[in-house]
Amino acid sequence: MFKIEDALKEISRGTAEIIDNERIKKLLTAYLDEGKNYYVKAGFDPTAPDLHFGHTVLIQKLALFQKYGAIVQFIIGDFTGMIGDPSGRSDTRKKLDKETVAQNAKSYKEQVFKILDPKKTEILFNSHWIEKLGASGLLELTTTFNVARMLEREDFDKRYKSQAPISISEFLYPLLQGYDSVFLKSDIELGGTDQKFNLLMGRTLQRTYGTKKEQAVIMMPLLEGLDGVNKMSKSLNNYIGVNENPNTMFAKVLSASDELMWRYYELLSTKTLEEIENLKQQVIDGSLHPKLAKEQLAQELVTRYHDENLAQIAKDEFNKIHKQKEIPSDIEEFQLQGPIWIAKALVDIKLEPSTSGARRDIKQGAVKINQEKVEDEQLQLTSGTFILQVGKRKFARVKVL
RNA sequence: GGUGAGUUACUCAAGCGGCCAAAGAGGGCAGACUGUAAAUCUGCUGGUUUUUACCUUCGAAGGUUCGAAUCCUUCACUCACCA
Repeated sequence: MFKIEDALKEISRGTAEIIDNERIKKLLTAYLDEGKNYYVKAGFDPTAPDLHFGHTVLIQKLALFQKYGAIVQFIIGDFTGMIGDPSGRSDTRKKLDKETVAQNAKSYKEQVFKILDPKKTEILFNSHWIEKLGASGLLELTTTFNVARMLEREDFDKRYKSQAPISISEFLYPLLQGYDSVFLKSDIELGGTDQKFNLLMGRTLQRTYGTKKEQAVIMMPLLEGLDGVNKMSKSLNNYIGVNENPNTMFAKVLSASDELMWRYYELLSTKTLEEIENLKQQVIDGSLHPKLAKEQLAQELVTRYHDENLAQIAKDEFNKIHKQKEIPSDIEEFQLQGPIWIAKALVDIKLEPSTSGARRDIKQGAVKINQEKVEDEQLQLTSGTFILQVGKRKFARVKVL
């Protein structure tokens, strides 16, 4: 078994804020003493999931709770998704049809069960209970709260003061999310720091509805993306997806700055804080090269989402390309009709967006054929097989006929 | 509905008749240096084998002019103030 103190410490790791630590302690004690399970809830968008490491910070925390007796209530917000979460940007969204939702749910499972234990996870759709509420139920829900308090919320407040529109349906979002907690009798809810208001709403509503529970709330920070500044997101293209192939994943982790590496260690690694501190100390006193520390992390993560073997291969491959400056073993192959101008060929195989761009890169010495820098901008490729390279990362094998 | 301001390249933002493919910053790409990065320095950043040239771009469509991102007209959208 485990010690409550240790469990609490592990739970609090990396969190931005915990509300009602006492409750968590009680739940853990009840599990330890009587084997009693409890419910930990987290909600997700119903749109097509493409999870990245930013999401996994939260999901890993859910997995941790499973280790300590929790049943995870994994909610797909197919109803609330229609409104659009006012946290951050807002645009009223269309309701996704049943088929799409089912498909997305399946995709969620594939990705999420790389971390979560399926036996201790319930996948739930909130339209199931919200649609049953009906008009009167909804009305009742709205009486539990008032506009003034809604407007206390920072983003509403900002928009109200600056006279930006707030749709009434947006007021419903936190209420409905809170109602999820009422219906499911959740004991703990996890979410990002941006979700604070919504998370606390669950607590409030549980009290109002007399569920005899007031969920504890745990907020996880938003993980920084590879640029080290903005939060990780797909649109900023600073993310590492859980579905990325091992080599890409490895390379992306390694491309994080040294500073960022420690943040990733804290939030993504399963190493204990002591172990991490140890590594850090070794890097500081010079006994461990920072690159090796980063490699360890990259290997751990690739192993988690693929396997150990592939992680080793990814590592070897990476070092092959970067350290020994060799050509990656698995590169795309193209066939072209020769003779062909080098710039044209680069465009044809999509290594360059335009011949102008290709010319520029050739002039700058960024283009190599069979590891040899191309000096002549007018170079024609005649028959044969060549390895073309632009910069450090882009490769292609070309067969000219 | 009225009045005023605006709409420029990936983003922000100068330009306000010719020297404008359009300043500057950010981002991106590349080179050097490294540990793969970060930091730093440098170059590039609409297209085209006529590359000190040509073609297309400054919200859209017309117009004035030898010449328009720049002036005029209409339209669309955004913002501010007033109703």
